Amino acid sequence: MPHNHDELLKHVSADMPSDELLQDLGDLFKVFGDTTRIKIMYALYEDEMCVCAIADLLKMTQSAISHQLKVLKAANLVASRREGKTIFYRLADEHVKSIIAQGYEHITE
Amino acid sequence: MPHNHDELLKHVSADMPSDELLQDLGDLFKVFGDTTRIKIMYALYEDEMCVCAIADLLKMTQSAISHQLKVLKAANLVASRREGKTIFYRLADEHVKSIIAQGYEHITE
DNA sequence: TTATCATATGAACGATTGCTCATATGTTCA
DNA sequence: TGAACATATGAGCAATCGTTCATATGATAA
Repeated sequence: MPHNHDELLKHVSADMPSDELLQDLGDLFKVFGDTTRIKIMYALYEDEMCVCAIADLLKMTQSAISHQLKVLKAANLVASRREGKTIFYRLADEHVKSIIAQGYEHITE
Repeated sequence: MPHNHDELLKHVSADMPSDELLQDLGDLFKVFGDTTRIKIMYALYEDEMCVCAIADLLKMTQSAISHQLKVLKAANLVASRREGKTIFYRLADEHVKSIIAQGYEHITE
């Protein structure tokens, strides 16, 4: 017969966050899980930038950048302000930097 | 004529990590970007567990869990040890906890 | 050895993702 | 108002991803 771990499961599942929260957590990290978006966040590390500057920097189309900025904004990772025709994006949150920093540490060890 | 941001780009690109590192960083977060894998890592938060216990806990097939553990192991996020027929997995690294904790903070604010 | 348990793995399939292309929206200036 | 610039968006497509199913590997005990 297969081995039993009811005791363990009872204990572990008590400490497990709700499915909804775990889903949100996965969705958040999914946003970090793309090189283009990582690059955008790094570009905004020090200062705000407009969309076309980011596109120039990453040598990608304005459309591609704009789509990704929308994803980042929906996850509350970037915020924006308008100045005339131009829209400037910036990091929304100190968490962005600390999440990236933790990931950086993990891979550079 | 389109506006110019050569100065900014020169400055920002100097501070940008290499493409290879940014790729690795994206790949790492991609691993965190799935609910099943997040659940597995949470399950291992306090103690090691065998594959079938994780499958029981998440009400998923042994195969699905095994595939995901392979992904986690390839990213050096979990480690394993064998004890007879059973293989126990554990978190490989304190970074796992801190990355998840940062993400948790971001969404619960 | 043979039977059983525990885990791993390869192929296949549906779902999701990121880009491109064309076009729309919004702002400024002449 | 019309032209040019800056950005946003919807549809479509190729590529990637996570699961299932069938089966393989590995370990233990009779």
